Amino acid sequence: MSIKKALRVTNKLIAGVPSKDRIWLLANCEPVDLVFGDILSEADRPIEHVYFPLVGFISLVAPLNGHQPLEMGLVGNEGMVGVTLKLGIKTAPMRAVVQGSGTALRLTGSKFTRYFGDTPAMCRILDQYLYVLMAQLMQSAACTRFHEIEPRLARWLLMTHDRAHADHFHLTHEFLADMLGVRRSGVSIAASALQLRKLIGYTRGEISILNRKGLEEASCECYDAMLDDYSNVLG
Amino acid sequence: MSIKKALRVTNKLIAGVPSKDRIWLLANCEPVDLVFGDILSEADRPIEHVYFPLVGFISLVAPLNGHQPLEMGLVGNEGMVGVTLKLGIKTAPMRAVVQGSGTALRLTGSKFTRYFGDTPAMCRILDQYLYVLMAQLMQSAACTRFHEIEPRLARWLLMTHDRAHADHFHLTHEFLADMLGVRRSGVSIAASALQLRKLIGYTRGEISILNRKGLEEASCECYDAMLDDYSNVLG
DNA sequence: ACCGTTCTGTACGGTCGCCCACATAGGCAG
DNA sequence: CTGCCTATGTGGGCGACCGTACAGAACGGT
Repeated sequence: MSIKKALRVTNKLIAGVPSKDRIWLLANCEPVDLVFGDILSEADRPIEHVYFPLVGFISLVAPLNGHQPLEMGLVGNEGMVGVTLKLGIKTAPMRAVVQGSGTALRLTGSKFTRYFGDTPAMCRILDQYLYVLMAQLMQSAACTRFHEIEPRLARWLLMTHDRAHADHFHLTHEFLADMLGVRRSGVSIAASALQLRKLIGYTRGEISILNRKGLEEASCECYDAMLDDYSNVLG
Repeated sequence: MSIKKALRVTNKLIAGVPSKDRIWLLANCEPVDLVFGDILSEADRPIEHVYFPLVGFISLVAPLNGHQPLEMGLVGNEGMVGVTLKLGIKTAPMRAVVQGSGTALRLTGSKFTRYFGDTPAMCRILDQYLYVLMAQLMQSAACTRFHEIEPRLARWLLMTHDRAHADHFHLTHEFLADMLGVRRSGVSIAASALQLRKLIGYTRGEISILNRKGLEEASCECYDAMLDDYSNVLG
């Protein structure tokens, strides 16, 4: 990817950084494909690269002995994978796994670490994003504990919709069940209900968003809460 | 409290900071009582003070519309309340409420914010603690979702034991139920089971730790995981 | 000694997770 | 067309936990 083309990239963190930093980032990042299932960083393992997604999305999951990993956060072009490097700890607190294929700009962890010490403006944005991420973790945790499957499914579809930049994506019930930490047939029932109300359509893993407004109403308040957290801090 | 006395305080973050910073902190902090039920900071409200507990402990809870607030973290003399100020955001991401009475050193948020910009060593420790806190949030979230009441209760008692510096404290089943996000009678059953095994004893809200080793075995792996996270990063 | 409050034990019906099995249905390859 | 594979709908049996309710037990004040 030429720098010229990269300058038009849509990662919001990169876009929000002062132009000096943006130029440095674009010169030092390399474009990579994000392929469904790729693990960008593993819990308790060193962070090799940080990633700024352009298209596609990554989910942050906490693996727990003997259980399906539980999703705690979703990263698209509004964020990045690996911010925690900014805290001076080399290992990742959780697994980052690609859920929607696409492309990202990536940077080696060591370059990233060395650079931001000299750039207060970028530091500030990274700090803000860290805060948003923490808020997202907490909201997810409470939501997982208290809310029912259907609103949570609606929320997940909305968040994915925002990050996929498309009305249509590939997701099986099985997969959604893992993300939400529920059983597959629970997703089948919730998805049927949403389809019955013509909010979504799906066949064999192909899901379409038919009525976004309706989905927002069907979703729990956590969706709005997370949007607000992001826009209050980084908006 | 005289500075001389304060120098002997047992807050581990303060103890870990370079002596120049420690002296500044002790000169600028004021001692306050932590009284059970006090709210030190409220979700989405400005952080007035940061607190370094000396004795007693504070729990970090996420309130969700129409539900009991869910506990996501516990802070004792190994940590502090209000670290997120370091990220440059004035508002707290969650509620901090005193669960074990005691004392703390507190500092106004604005002094805290103004000071640490000039002290890289202290910054580093704050960053590390932020990382530990994030790890704790995630572990809590996954634990809440997947683990059963009895091991979770054991874990909570252990964490409290560590922070209370006493084998005995006041806690009703009702209160524990709120902390764990379960119903009261669920706690009664789990607590009976632990008492039957002579790991704990309790009568009318007075709980004693009788067999710590046994409790550690009864607890889920999350207890060890959180200890490891702390000692790997700040140990 | 008495009563009210607080704390704890226990029970019931319902929800929803688990694992499992099986039927249907669409897509794909031979 | 036929058979295979994957995705989905459905149901059963089991257990954990929910909301709720009620009863006994311990304590505190009068």
